[in-house]
Amino acid sequence: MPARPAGSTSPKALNIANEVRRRIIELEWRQGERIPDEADLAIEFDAARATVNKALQLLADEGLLDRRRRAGTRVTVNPTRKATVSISIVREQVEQAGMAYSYRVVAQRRSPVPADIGARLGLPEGKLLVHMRAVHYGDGRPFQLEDRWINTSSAPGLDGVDFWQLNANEWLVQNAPYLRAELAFTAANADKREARLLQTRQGEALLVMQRTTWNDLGPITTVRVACQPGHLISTDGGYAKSNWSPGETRTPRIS
Amino acid sequence: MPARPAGSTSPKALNIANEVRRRIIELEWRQGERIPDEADLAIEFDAARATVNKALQLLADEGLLDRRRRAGTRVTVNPTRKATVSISIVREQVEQAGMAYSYRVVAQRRSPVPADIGARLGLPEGKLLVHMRAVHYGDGRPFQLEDRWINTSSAPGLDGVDFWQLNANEWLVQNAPYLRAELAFTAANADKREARLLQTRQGEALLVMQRTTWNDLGPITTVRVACQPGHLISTDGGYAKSNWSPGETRTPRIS
DNA sequence: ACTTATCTTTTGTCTATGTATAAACTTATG
DNA sequence: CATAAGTTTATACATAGACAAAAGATAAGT
Repeated sequence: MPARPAGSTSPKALNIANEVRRRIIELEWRQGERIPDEADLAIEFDAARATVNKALQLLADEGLLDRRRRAGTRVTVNPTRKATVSISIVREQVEQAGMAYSYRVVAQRRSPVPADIGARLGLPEGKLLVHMRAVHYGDGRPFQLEDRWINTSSAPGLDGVDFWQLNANEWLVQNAPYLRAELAFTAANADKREARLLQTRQGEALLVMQRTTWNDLGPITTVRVACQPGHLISTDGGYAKSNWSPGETRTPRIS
Repeated sequence: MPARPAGSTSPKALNIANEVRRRIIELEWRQGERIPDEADLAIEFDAARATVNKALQLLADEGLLDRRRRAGTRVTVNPTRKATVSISIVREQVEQAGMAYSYRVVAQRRSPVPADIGARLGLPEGKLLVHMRAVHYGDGRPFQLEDRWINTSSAPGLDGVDFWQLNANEWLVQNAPYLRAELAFTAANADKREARLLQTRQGEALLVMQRTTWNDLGPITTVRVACQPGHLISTDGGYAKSNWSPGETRTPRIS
């Protein structure tokens, strides 16, 4: 690449960030080393300090820089890099893969919450929650299995909703935005019921996603999603704020 | 300083972001609705437009707002929320869980790259790469299994390195920062060898992580990490830029 | 009616500057 | 000598003002 440093168009802060990143990648600035302060960089790049600040913040968010007041900015020693997974509603995932989406509720009833789920939600065991199980299909083939507990007291206006008809996930997304979420991945062997619903063999390894959301009223819902065997969840490429690769709109790949 | 404006001290932009978020959560501003423009909000919150801009950008990054020039800012219809996973080096994970870390290389040799791995790296099949397999232990019990291919042409200074002794992951992290990374999760049944190395039963469901990194010279390494059964990878709580929960330093939980 | 040029609104980005704050450094003091 | 208090300094955060760019709205021309 011929002279990339200064020249090019595109936001100045990003250019600066890219150049600094390059210097780190190419070990011009090594791990733990202190880099010039904002004022100096501002002079070097012929920019305002605020612009340099923005660029460095970006890199700090990426985990590449450590910045502390007075101490200066230094290259992170063991960069704990962050990857982001985009969680969209299932229907979108399926349709993005060019398949026809459908959805079937397997069971739904009010039921006292078991201990483990209660603990996850921070609710006393035995509280009455809505418990439902459903299957999401793509082109008629099972795609995901959903086992969900819903706390009606945190989702006002939910009592009138019939989840036999409506997609719980979508209803919640549209009507009960959350304030905090926890998400965990794990793997589990398909039990007999899961195998049947996913039309696979018992014991097959399934990627499992556990998601719990809260709003200011308390826990809203916790859901355990088991994906069809072989399912892949991939993270968004490169960096958090990608300097836009051309036509690349990223979504979890479905395989 | 006398009266700190409104409720809490702490960065003004964050306060604004929180307030806007609250209004969305409590459905004061509903999905698809257009919210006041930056100038108006600046007046309402008695802040500069740049500050409001920062706050709204934050929420847009969270996926809660859609912003377009001239069209204004509106609440995202089906928020695709982003969760971030922090990828730290294995040793840190193990030690953070209070276990003693150890590491054993099972195999290492130069070997022609098979088709699938080559495709992942964007390299022609048959190119000679370093292939190694290793096990990471916590308190002597197998923790993770690593199957790695390293492209020496993208990691200068690597030829002299002896991975029988050194931890490949750490060497790479410290000496070959990457420019782009891809990460994917999936689940797989333990095969015979994996079961033996992880001291578990064949067929057990394992959480598998595939990671590939590039720098400006090309692909650096691709690695397939199989976690011990039951392993949980959890995302960082709440929002990307957390408005500092008190004493909560988050790290992937190990179970 | 349809296309095209122009206006206008709203966000994106940058500059220049100032205040606030945390941490490292210095110095005074018990 | 350790510790408490003050000083310095680099970053964090905020502000006001400016211009650019995108895109909706509108007017004009064919």
